[in-house]
Amino acid sequence: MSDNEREARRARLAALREGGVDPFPARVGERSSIAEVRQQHDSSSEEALEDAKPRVAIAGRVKALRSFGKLLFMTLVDDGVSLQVSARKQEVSPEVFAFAKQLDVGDFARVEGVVWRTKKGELTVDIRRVEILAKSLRPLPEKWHGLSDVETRYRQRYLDLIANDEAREIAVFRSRVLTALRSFLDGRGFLEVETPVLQPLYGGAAARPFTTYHNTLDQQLYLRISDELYLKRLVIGGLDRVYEIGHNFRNEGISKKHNPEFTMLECYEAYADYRDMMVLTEAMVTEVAERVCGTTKVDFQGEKLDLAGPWPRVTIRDAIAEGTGVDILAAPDLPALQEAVRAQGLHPGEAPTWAVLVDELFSEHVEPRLIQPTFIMDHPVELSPLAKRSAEDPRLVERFEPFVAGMEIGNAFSELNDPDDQRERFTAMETAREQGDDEAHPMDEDFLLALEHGMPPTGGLGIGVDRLVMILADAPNLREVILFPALRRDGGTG
RNA sequence: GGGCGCGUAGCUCAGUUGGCAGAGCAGCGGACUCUUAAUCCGCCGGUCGUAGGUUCGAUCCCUACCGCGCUCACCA
Repeated sequence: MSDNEREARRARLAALREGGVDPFPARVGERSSIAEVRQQHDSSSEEALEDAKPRVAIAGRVKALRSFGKLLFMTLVDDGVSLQVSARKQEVSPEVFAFAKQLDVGDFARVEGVVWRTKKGELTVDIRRVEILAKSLRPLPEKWHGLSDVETRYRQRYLDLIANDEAREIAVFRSRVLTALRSFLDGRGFLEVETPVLQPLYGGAAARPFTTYHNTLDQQLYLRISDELYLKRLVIGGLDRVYEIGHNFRNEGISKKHNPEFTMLECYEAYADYRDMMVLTEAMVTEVAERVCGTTKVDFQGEKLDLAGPWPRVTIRDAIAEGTGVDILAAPDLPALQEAVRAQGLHPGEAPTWAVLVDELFSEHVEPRLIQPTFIMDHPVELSPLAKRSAEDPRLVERFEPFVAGMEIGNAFSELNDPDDQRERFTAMETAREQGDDEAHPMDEDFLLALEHGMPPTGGLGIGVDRLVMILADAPNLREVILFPALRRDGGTG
């Protein structure tokens, strides 16, 4: 594809080299950040600058160029902060002026000059010396309309970051959320750990894994679908409070709430139970929101949310009863539950088991309504193979999921530490697997071995970090808070 | 995976009831010492997502494919 702009840039690159200028020098001379220069001079008056003629050196990317015959202005951006630069023919040698003039939008340059204010009052550095730091060979997205093609924004996120302030703000915001999460947990004595991404056996969630292969070990490996079983091994080993923030990989569909690799925060606290983890969840979300948003009252896609705890705690039984009129515990097997659903004028669908039907009732009739933060608790044991059985009702487990804005943002339980019960759960999962549930949890003898050595009563919590960021950033889509969201391999021109 | 929609210049978008494809920005040349979407004059720039088909003629109609979006399914 012929592109006369690229040719022009190539020509200027060649001209630089012919003139003995390295267009990609390894080192940058002394400089201040543009933010520093702004901080120092933003409030200086025209007259004060005229008297002091402060000399500064800055470096950045040329974002815009406005050229006149014997005068040119450019906007330089350095770490998201911009500053105008001028070159005036009367102030510099013809060579320096010509050098400034041949810079392209997108180039990186270092400029030494004198700080002044234009007639319009704009803080400006008037060039005395200028050097190129890196040549840009392709045009940047258009300056006024910017870059809006979502596919390009995701595939070439660097262009999005350059062209769209909001993309940059979200990236920074996300980093601040992660910092706040770590700070919260560190402050409570949690130890950040790292566990394997490549696992000989996956587990800790109901999901299909990605499969890979290690040549030297001659062994199939899985990309983890959760950190859970390894973090529990650490608790067994006496690391009483641990957390990990890392990617999980689930071989599933992509949607505005799902990315095949996503960031999960998991934390485990010995001697705690799921109610303690509820308190922890409320405190964590509250503190993070206050730190990154300055408030717990946030707008999310037109909904006003208040993230401050305490959050309502509703059993899944009560939630479904309220949403559908069906009492799941009064209909203890599949036929009874189907009948109860029909009695409410609803379609029971084709759920293969009682527990799956419960899950479907919840997903369809309750979940979308959970806008304000809510804990849904006490799930059926069949849906929760790693959670401790409820003392009051052996059909249920001590588990909760926090919901915000109709989205599940986490999952937590009193961890199952009875190795015999755990073995039975795995066996039940094996049966489900044999009956075609390819997301059922596999038997994990190695984990059982660990459990048999004794695990303290422990509370565990997982938080979907991407979704949390999405809510705090008021982003409409998970892809907006993931810098490089999963996309199909580019088929061509796009 | 199903349904619907989209894909035209580097970017943002028009457009053709089927008849040589347009604008703004960017780029190139020229004018210009206060612009910040600079302005003015001139110019360059396209396999109209890809491959077939229908047709005298396809960017437009048809089919398949590729990619993206929305949505349903799936998905803690």
